[in-house]
Amino acid sequence: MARPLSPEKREALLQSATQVVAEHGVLATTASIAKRAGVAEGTLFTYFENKEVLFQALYLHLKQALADAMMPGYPHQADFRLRIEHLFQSYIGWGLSNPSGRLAVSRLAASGRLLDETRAQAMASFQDVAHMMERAVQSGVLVNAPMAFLYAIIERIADITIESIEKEPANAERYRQIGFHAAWRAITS
Amino acid sequence: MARPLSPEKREALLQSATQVVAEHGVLATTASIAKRAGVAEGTLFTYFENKEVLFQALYLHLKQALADAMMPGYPHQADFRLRIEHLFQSYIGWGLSNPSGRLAVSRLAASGRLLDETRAQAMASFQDVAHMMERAVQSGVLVNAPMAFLYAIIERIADITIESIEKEPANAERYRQIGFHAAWRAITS
Amino acid sequence: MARPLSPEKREALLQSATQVVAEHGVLATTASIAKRAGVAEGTLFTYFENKEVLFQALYLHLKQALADAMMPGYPHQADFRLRIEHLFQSYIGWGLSNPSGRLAVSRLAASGRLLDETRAQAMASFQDVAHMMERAVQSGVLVNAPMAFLYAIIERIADITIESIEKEPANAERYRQIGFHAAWRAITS
Amino acid sequence: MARPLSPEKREALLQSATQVVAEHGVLATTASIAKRAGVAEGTLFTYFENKEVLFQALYLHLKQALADAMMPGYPHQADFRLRIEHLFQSYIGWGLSNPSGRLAVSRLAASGRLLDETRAQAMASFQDVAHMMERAVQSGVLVNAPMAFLYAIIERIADITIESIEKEPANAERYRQIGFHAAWRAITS
DNA sequence: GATGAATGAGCTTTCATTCAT
DNA sequence: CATGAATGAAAGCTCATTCAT
Repeated sequence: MARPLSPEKREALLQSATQVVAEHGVLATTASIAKRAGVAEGTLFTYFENKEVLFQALYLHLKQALADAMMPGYPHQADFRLRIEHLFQSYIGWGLSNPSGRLAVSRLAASGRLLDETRAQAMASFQDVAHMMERAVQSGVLVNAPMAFLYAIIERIADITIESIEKEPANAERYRQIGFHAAWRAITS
Repeated sequence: MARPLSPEKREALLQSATQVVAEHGVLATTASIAKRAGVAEGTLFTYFENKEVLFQALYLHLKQALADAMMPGYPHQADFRLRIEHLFQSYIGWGLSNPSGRLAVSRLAASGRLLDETRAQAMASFQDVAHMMERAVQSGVLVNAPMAFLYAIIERIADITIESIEKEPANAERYRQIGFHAAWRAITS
Repeated sequence: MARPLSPEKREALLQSATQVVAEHGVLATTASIAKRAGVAEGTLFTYFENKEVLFQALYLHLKQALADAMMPGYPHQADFRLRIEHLFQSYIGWGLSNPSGRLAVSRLAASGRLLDETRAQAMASFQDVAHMMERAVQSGVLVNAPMAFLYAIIERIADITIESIEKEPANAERYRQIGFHAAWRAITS
Repeated sequence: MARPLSPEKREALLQSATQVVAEHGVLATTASIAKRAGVAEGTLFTYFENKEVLFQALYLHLKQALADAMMPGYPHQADFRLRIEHLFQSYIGWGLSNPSGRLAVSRLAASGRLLDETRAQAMASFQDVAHMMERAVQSGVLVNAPMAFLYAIIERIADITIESIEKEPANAERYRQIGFHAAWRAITS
């Protein structure tokens, strides 16, 4: 093999895409993504067949990174509240330390250019979370509602919390508290 | 921009833009918006200086329509819970009967092409709601948090509720109940 | 109507395309065709949906021009030989006075980018010629072979004749004679 | 260009190019030619300096193959008619058994990318044929016309014959007969 | 004011060619 | 020498905007 596809270059393209999509949404140009990644315009297309494929890959990449960020320190033995709080606070932490990533995800999610299949694939990264919450519902701790519904509530309240903290970093701790409080009460009865 | 002769044409353009933006987001073309409105491509620009201005106007238009939809039947004398439930359920109602409008709003909101000024102007339509909620916070009924935070929670839970109902129309009533239950618990302590 | 599509502009584009395709074949760029026609690059696409459509239109346009060139002076009452000679010599005349047109046609015909449908449409312009030749076959003057076969022979020998004259203009008259002689003998028995 | 190590690879590239050029003309990509030949994209350029050189080489290669196909069984002692018929029928035979080769030649010949020098070189393969025909002209058997003219007529009528047979294989024998009849009469007086 | 042809900057993508491996 | 990733100059085409009619 002449020169193998470089994982670093692929990574650089995804990182660049994260920044540029965070800034310009789906109006981000492939040229600017390539440029920011430090590769030639054509190179982007040896890593991603076309812009659409790049967007799907970017979404999956970011969602996976988010899922990964929620694992360290997960209290497998703790009660449901602590476990869910861990997920909530990790989500906040990831969002705060990856503002572009979070923004890019939300731009893509609302762009109308994400394939349903991509959304479905992204879900897979949160399999374990879903199972835990199912058990929590069965045990009566969480309100009896579809998993997707409960998860969406946590996610959106976490998003609101992140956005609030980004506007008033000084009140980060307080927002994390009322954010989780709101989320927890919303999903319990 | 001269004073537009025809309010009907302006309205037609906004309605058309709603559909097309719901479908294609900010990638909607001015040509397709004009066509669907039944006017010439150039005509769009006598009503909206350029695409950016059109998008801002569309967002304001839709947010205003939403605010208007929340007024009829508003129980000025009822307790905070009933008043907020009225707002919540009206929001759901508007969203269900205006899927394109709701989608267009969310596409625009996450597109990165909405001016901060536009968002601020849109807020103005919800002045009364905000005042009511401020009083509710002062009275201790709502949790002590910034208005924007509380309002965002209601809004997003309402959005989740609408999306759930759109997927399972048969369970509309149940989703409206657990949706409001979640929202109410989230903003109270 | 604002500004009607201009037949002159369409004509200019086809003439320009004739030159550029004669020179570069299907590698002719839309940009160079537009430029030579004196219109903006984008304008080409308001007259021809895309490059493929332009090529089909160009082929039809040139074949029609050729057919038209064969009509003036056609001796309806003369015998078959004179009638066919008129066609042959008119073909030669058109080819000599439109070298680019003839070249463009041959480039397109051999390019692999002409649709069968386009070829079929072009045939229609030669309907009358075909009928006359059919009668000539029935009358026993021409050799009993398919029309397409006989017509192709005339055409190709005419092409060879034109090419020979283009190389040696001084011997034009002689080539016209031996060219027709060859063609006539080829299709008679 | 260094001396190629592998004649097989060069041959594979030419065969591949024949297929791909037959299909796509000069729009054939070097990548697709290399792929079909089973070699890497870059390898093509160690055998042919660039695309233009490849096309010239391909044309020469195919014309040589055609010339070679006309030699076996050539009746050196027979009269001119039989000798020319042998050439004509061999040409037909080669064309029918090498449809891609014939098509590729015609695509290249009409593409505008063949160098005059290349055409001249290709002629060299038909030196013997040319000499024979010159003698035939001198002897008065063939019409007194330039060699190139006479040869072109034979070639084009043979092409027409091949194309006719490709459309109606059932009438192959008949087309071969009327084809040669036409060609012979065209070049004699 | 309404129309839609005209414009050309800009976009995505292709592809001949180079060159690190 | 073989490989195929890397390159970047085009190419075809789109589309917001202008402006002649």
